Amino acid sequence: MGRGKIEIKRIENSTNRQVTFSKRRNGILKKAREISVLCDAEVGVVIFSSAGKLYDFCSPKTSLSKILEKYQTNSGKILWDEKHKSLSAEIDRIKKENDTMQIELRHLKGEDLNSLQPKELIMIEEALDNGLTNLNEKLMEHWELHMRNNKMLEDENKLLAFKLHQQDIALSGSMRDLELGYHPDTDFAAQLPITFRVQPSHPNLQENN
Amino acid sequence: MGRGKIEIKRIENSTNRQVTFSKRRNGILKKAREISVLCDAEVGVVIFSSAGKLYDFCSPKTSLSKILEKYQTNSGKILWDEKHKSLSAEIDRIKKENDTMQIELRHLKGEDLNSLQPKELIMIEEALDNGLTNLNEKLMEHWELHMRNNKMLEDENKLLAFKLHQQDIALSGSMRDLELGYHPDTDFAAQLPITFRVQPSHPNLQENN
DNA sequence: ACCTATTAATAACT
DNA sequence: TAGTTATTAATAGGT
Repeated sequence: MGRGKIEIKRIENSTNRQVTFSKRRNGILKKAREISVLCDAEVGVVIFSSAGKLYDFCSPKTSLSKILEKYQTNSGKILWDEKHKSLSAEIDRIKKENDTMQIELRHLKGEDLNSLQPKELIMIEEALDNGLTNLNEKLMEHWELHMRNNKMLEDENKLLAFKLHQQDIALSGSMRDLELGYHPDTDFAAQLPITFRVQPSHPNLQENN
Repeated sequence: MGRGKIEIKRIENSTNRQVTFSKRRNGILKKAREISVLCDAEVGVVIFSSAGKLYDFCSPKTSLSKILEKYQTNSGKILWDEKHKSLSAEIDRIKKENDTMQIELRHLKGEDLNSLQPKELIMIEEALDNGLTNLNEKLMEHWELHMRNNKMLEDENKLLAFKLHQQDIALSGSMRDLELGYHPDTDFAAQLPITFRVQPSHPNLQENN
């Protein structure tokens, strides 16, 4: 059906092949839909283009899953065996990996050491020493950062306290001008609740996130 | 395409429906075969008649099983039965466990510490210290065992040497009695190859197995 | 993507 | 269920 008859064999021209694929794929999916409606049939179609792109159809009111289950019981063929095997194999593989890590972890935590020879024990000790070294380095970084932070806060603190003091003096001066009596021992800061005396300028400053 | 146009809706006449099913089913299977050959596509078709009879097609050089596996990886949809789901779930679970251990191991080895807070770092340090303590204890046990072993060997050594000396003396005495000439500087042990001078009484004694 | 001459599929009938 | 055929549907090759 077309301008000419074609032989049913692989279309060598890649462009033609792709075009034909596209047209015929639509044709099949349409036919599948039609037969499922006209004849009340359950239909499942899966098509992969040579490029690996997926197209599929499944009759309404069911699912590929159900159709395939029915397929298995009906045909006796088992579709999942291979998948089962590969899944099981993967589980085994991962479990083995797991066990190895489990043992290594235990050893690093100083557990289950009885089966080990001194040579192995020493290797673990080296790993632990190495870990401790790295860890302490990191802790030191944190500590230094913390110290720097503290220093900054302290400096700011001093600055604020100083400014406050100056304001206090200025205020006292104004008051002396305005009021009749002058009270040289008035200390504004000393009258504040202690929690208000220092307020960091960056309350959300953190070391790390 | 036929003596008249038909609407795409369920064919009520059962005979007609069955006839149409039969014809169109053949049509689809033929089309499926054709596209798979012409366009190098992987095609899987499963059709159930309303009576429940099964018809299927699968492109050559593959299998429904393979196509469906590919379908799953490609679409992300899961077609499998309960067993598969449970296997997949187990894989996920183990993988997660794996990841957790992986991270813990890295941390104990002093790697990937950047994301950790000082509190966490300190906890790891405690674990490492603890591990080192246990490890050193075990190493100490080995060492002490080794020392005891050594001591035993030395003692046995001395004993053997002593016995040898006595034998030597006795032998010299007998020889003096038996022979005409007496050679006071004859030392039997000194004439033996060095490897024979000391033989541990428990050559297979080991610290541990 | 659209067009259309031509082939292919098939609905109704036998 | 199978064969025939008028008619519609699909599509190959071209634009």
